[in-house]
Amino acid sequence: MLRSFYRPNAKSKFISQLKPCTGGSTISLFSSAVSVTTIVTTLQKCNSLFQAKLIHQQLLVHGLYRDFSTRLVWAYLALDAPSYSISILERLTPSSSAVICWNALIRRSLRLGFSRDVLSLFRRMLRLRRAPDHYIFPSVLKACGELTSFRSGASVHGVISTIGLDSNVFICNAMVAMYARCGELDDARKMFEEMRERGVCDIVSWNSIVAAYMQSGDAKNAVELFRRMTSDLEIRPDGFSLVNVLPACGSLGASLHGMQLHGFAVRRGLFEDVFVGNALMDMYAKCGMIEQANKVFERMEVKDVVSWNAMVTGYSQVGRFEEALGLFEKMKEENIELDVVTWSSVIASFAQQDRGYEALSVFRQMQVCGSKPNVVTLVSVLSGCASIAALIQGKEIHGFVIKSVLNYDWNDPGEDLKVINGLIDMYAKCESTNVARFMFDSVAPSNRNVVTWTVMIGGYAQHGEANDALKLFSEMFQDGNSKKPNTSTICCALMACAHLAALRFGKQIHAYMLRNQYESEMLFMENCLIDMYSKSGNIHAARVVFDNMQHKNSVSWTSLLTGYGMHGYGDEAIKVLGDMRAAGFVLDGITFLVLLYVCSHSGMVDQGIRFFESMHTEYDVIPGLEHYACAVDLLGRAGRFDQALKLIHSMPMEPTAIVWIVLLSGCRIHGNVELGEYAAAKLRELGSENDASYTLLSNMYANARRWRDVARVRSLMKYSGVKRRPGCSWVEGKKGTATFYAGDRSHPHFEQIYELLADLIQRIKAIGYVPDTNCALHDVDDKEKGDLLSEHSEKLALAYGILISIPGAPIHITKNLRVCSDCHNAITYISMIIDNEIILRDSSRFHHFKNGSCSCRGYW
DNA sequence: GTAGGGTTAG
Repeated sequence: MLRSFYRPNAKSKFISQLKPCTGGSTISLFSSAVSVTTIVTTLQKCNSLFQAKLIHQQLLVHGLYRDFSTRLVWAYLALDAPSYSISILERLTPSSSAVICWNALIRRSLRLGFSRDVLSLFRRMLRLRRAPDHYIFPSVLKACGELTSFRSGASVHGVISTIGLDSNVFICNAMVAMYARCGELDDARKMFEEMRERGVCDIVSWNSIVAAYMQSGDAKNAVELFRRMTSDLEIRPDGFSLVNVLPACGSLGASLHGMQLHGFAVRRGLFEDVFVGNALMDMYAKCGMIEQANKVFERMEVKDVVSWNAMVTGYSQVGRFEEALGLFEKMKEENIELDVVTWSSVIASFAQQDRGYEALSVFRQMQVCGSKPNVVTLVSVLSGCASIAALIQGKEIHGFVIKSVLNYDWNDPGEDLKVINGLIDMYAKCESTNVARFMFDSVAPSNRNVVTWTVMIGGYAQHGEANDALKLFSEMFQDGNSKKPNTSTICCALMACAHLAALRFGKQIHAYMLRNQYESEMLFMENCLIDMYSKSGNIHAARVVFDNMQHKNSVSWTSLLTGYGMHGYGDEAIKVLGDMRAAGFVLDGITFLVLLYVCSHSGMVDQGIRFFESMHTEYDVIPGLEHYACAVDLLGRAGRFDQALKLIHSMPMEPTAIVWIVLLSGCRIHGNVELGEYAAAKLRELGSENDASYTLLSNMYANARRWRDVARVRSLMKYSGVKRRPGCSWVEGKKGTATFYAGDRSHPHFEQIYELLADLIQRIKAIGYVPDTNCALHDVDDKEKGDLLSEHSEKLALAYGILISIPGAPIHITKNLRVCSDCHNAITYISMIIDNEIILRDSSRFHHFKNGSCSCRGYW
């Protein structure tokens, strides 16, 4: 180390050091005679730039500059004044000692991370025709690797060949590493194989090529090469080799091989190496053998902060968050110096559990401790904010990002893109899709990566802006963008399709998936497909996807169950439940929630209540608030209000708004005004009135023709500023979906639509349809009510659906709220006079209309 | 002057 070698003595006084000297080789300085040794020590000990310059000057004055110039270069370097060193070096005639100085300068820049300076110094050397020696190339190549500049690397390679140093093993090893860092794995491999042929291949070469494969994510080849290495008798794998190959075992889940390596490490005495211990822990953790990881951790005599971090993340990765956080606390107790990885891991761990506030609090602790957040920290804390939709805190982090960490360049975001993606995700998840979109648009298309697209599409999909999600998804494939969606992008797009019941679009995505080989991550996507098909009205396709799955998890089963429930196929669902249990899946809280939902939508009230009762007694699953709400819903829909009330009163927890809303909803269906008013009063007490509860109440009054109460609720709504969500229905056309509101005349073909609708109404009236004027929630005369009814959005959507439909093909209509009973009735009649099956999805379930009957059998 | 390869976080 230069610094320690030339450590300046702070107290030394320059003048007093220059003692006159007699005898030996003497020179005259400051009118005194001093020895060469004295000048050298003085230069070595000088501790300020001022002193160095003073000596510099004196040497010039006394004509001694030439003899001491390289000494001066070192002195300036030691004083951290490389520019002085360079200016001396540039004027110096080439010599071996001058080359050593250039090398020292270059190494200094590399050590400080100034890779560009390394290259410019090297080029300067070449320009000045100073021949570099073999010592310097590894440093220069390393700089090229750090800059991932393949071009510079290749040109340095050229220089090496010209000088004839391409058989130097150090240099060749550095070249392998450089090519690997630049992502040129083939070149690295070629280099390595050439070295083997020439027999200049040592353990470092092997380690480098294994590391190269690991860095490019090719664990299989890394392990394969390691095997070849061990079969070479002249090569003895060392600690580095293990540290290179262990992560490969981890990512391949090759625990057996990992355990063999553990044995190897112990036998060769490599276990003492803290790096090896850490890599072993990581391997075990990645293979899901967390207890083994812990054993290694406890047996390690020397632990560093990485060991602790690896254990914290190990626990976090297997979902044992409390243990992870416990270790974090222990680290603090034992005064272990926490690094940015520790903080980031803990923040990420909280974010994963949707514990955003705790993530934020750790982030603040981190700042108090003076640790500087990096990209990963920021991404983690932003995902914490996103997980709890904490917009204000998310904005704070945004402010922090702008203020103190990154000064991102929208035209060349580089690493910062991850933070920008995190910000887009946070804003989108906090329901600020406009801000998110603004940021998304600010990143030039060529600079966006697949995550940028995914978070934006996912943001739209999550907040019901499904049309925008699909529009953006389509844009991904347009010229100039052409980014290949990943698994999550596809899942987000499928979610949007499910929301819109956009069956055709969903099928296209399904076809795309099959064409583009996503085999490795099929499970998630297939689960999304089940959901998409069943929510788009094609439960049979959902079943086909399910039956063809190679691996299923509990989500697959519950998705299918939910699908059957939505379509009112209770019997099918019960069969599936039997298969699920036969396949060895244990019924948990979520399964029971789905079962209650299924029963409620299939009119299987007694069966549902039996499930509810048995979940605690037979399956040891304690019913939570949601289970109670579902059970109340089940009883309410069936009009069994006494039982519903009894259940509410028996709840071990305070009933929340959702319980009263489902009760109110049941009351609306069955016209139980008295109990409905009671539920509404409870909602008022909780301060949880919203558009849904007001609408239910006013509809209930309207059904009972209590117009004064309807007016009262409406004015109350107006007074409290709650806006009624307008009902709308949509049909998937060739280009996106066509959406209709009640009385909507905005569609370009509205005249045709109204004409067809009028004709349909007339024809069904002739076969017995009578408008149910109770459904017109306005106090007007019956004629007018009939007109209002005929303009309901679902009727308009149906008329349009008939206009664009292929004869015989099912017509899919979706409504954002519940379908009204008059529309239900009218559509039943219409299904008698057209050939197409009509599949209507409302906010509650599916209705399949065919030949004058509906699948829901009145349970809706 | 004495070079080259390594572990943890999203």
